[in-house]
Amino acid sequence: MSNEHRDLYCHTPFQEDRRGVKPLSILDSSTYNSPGQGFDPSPYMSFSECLHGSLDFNSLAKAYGLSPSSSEVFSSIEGNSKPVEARVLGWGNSTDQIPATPNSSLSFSSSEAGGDEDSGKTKKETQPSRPEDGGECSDKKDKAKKKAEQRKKEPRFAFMTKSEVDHLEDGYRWRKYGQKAVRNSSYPRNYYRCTTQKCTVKKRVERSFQDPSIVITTYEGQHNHPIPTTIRGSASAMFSHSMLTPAPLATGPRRFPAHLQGYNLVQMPAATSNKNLGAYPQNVNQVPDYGLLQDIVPSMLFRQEP
DNA sequence: CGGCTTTGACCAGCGC
DNA sequence: GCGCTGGTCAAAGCCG
Repeated sequence: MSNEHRDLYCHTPFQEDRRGVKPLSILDSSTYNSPGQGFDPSPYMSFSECLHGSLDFNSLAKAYGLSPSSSEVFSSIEGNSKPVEARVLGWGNSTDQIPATPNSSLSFSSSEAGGDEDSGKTKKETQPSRPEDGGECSDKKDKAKKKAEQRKKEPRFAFMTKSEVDHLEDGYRWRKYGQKAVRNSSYPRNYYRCTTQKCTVKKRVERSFQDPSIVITTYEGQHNHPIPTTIRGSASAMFSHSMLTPAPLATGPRRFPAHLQGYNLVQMPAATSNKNLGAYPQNVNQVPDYGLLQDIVPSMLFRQEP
């Protein structure tokens, strides 16, 4: 397959779908760059930009006529043999009070940032009361409480991705720290933590029990650091332009990706040397370019239409 | 040897 | 109070 990189842009030329959510069309950069396409880029933004800080969800929602509470962006993708859809799932019951956090990607905090998936389930960050803890127990409990409180405030957002690959490369380095069987699902949920020091971002990756081909990725927290510059493969290089951009401030128009050219210049490898990717079947024949996209945009749903 | 994954155990929140 | 479930820890093992 061609490893050409394609950036994706969102637009809203379609009618609302049956859920009342306006879909976004997402065209790849090759489409955009094709002469004579009559493609007006002005209302477009890149997927990457959406996800990595150039746009908060409020803006996204407003831009696409979503009600602030819809918490959902329903998208479709063109530019390949098969159209696909992307979906962004909001967390919490309302997004109309999303804090404008410049560095957040789709800053998508729920009302209490606790979300509804595990609302009220403020898990401990550490295990304060293990038998061997002895006298340090109370201290550790305090720490655990503090961390738990911090966790409550972490913004979270989830994406659904049509992918054969569970753990999608997104430019950051993740360390798996847990795996749990999920009720009502034969697929386990995997827990990852950003390996960068002092970065508390976590993500959960699980497969939809309804459609096992869909990977649900939930991000929690915000990276407080740029993308690692020495990560495996060249993913970071290609991400760097948009993802390192301390959005929405730095690089010009908010709605149109200033990093388009940069993206076009970068060739995306078929797969990074990432162990995780290597461990999974690279189903590039099925969704060749989406594999690329999924590397860029780890948490979009790419639902192939029948 | 460092970084990572695997995996069983532990803990807390929630519903009954 | 008890059981279930989700989230996390940490030891052991693997791998480059």
